Amino acid sequence: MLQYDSQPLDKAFHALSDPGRRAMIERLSVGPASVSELAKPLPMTLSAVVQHLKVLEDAGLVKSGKVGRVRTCTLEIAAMAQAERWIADRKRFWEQQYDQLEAYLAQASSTGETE
Amino acid sequence: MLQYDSQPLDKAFHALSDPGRRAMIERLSVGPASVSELAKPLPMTLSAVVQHLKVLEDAGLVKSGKVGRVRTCTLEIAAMAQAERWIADRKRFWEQQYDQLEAYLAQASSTGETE
DNA sequence: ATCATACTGTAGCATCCACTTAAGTATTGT
DNA sequence: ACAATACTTAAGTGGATGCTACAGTATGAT
Repeated sequence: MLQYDSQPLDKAFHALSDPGRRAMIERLSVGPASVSELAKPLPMTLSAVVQHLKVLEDAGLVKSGKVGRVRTCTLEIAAMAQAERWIADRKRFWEQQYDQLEAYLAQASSTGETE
Repeated sequence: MLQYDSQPLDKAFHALSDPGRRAMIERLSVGPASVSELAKPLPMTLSAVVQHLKVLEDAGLVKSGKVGRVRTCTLEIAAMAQAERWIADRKRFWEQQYDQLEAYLAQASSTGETE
């Protein structure tokens, strides 16, 4: 690696690469939740969930705040959108390339070269 | 982890979390390239690049084939699109939630409760 | 035949990751 | 006051990752 991975996309994609963390995000995408609510369906200790939460927060994908003894977490769509955009941008390039091929083929056949 | 990460999204997002691998994909999104072409701009050995390429292929993001001594790599948009869709789906849920809040506020003010 | 090119494969190593256990702190309920 | 709840923090472990160095193999050029 380049040994300097503080770029947002590195962290975002890394955070999304874990099924447990994706499950947490799926839960949060339908509304805010406490840490224990996030933990309930997951086959791991609360401790592990808190660590995953840290990864998500560090990636900017989730924000949280504490009221009393309960920490409430919410999705941060902005970071999600940034990751989505990187992929969409690649797709755009790829499709452009595909269009160029089609344009070439169309032009080639209309100019009529069978030989 | 759940210790069973063969799911496609795990691999795709993991593959995308490395800047070197993203650089390779950025290069491939504008057209096919050989292994050494992919390696040229990257500050690492060819060996390392080949290993990154394996990760990308294992995630289904890239396909490659060899002609003579040259291996030519191409982007596989399908796996990219799948990753993009997972994010887009979460965003959709989040926006729906947001819309519900707006609808509630609109309804609340039109029914006229100042108390 | 010889040499360069374009990979390929393996071993080794330092670091990171996803957990767990265990011990703690701060709130809330009775 | 005492117990239960909701986290929080630290230490440790086994396995994965990202890299390099080095030793190949197969193909193309002269």
